[in-house]
Amino acid sequence: MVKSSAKARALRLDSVFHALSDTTRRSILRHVATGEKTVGQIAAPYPVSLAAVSKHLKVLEGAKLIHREKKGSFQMVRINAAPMREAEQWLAYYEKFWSEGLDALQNLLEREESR
Amino acid sequence: MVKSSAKARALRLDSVFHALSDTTRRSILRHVATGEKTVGQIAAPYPVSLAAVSKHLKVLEGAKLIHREKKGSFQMVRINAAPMREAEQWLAYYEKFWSEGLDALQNLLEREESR
DNA sequence: GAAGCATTTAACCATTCGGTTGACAGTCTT
DNA sequence: AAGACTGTCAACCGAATGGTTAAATGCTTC
Repeated sequence: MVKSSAKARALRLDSVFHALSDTTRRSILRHVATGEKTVGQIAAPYPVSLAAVSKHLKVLEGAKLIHREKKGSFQMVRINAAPMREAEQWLAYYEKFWSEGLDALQNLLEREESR
Repeated sequence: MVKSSAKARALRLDSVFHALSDTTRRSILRHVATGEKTVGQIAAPYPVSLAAVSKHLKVLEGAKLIHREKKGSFQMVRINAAPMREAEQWLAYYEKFWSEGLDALQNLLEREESR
């Protein structure tokens, strides 16, 4: 269990959610999730320049969602889903707001408020 | 079950993840989750102007994460967690990448690749 | 209707974003 | 060493972001 300040955690969540807020980047992650890929392989399906994809990869790397390893003149890109766990846990907190009926939720809130 | 195009879904995820990519906005959601709040009540804890908070609320509203209701000269702001569900489901896909050991994952990928 | 709140809108500013093109740097092949 | 290939970097562009202050809108109350 790694300790980390609330501020650092917030910054990590900022960068993870931001990395995921772009359709192309989410698509890249899906693709990379099926196995190691080179930058060229990753870029191929998209109608943007290689440089643009390179920037997307930098954003994903900044959020630690991917990891790169040099293999000769290529670069193997692997997914690193670990940071998503924190994001998912953040979201899970709100699960009660959609998994319970609205009436149950209302009661829950009223109970909390009256404390 | 509501049908919706992949494009519309992608746009919704864009806006939800973007809305969540800001520490202040996530903090606002936590606060609003404890019960209905007015804009003034929401803004009070933050060291930014009311106008800035008003903009954050607009972003959250754009992602449909909050709902407003006019109550006289006030506005009651309520959370609407439903869109988070979709985001959480997107993330859940990657759960296997952190809940299984790396070796198991390697095998999984190799099996998928060889198909 | 004037004064007083609650909140939004407008105008502005600096920074970031997502994209481009073109130059550059490694690496492999010949 | 010359080419070919993979990928990044730098410079630039227009649009969006997150903040400000000041003016405007809309209710409520006097």
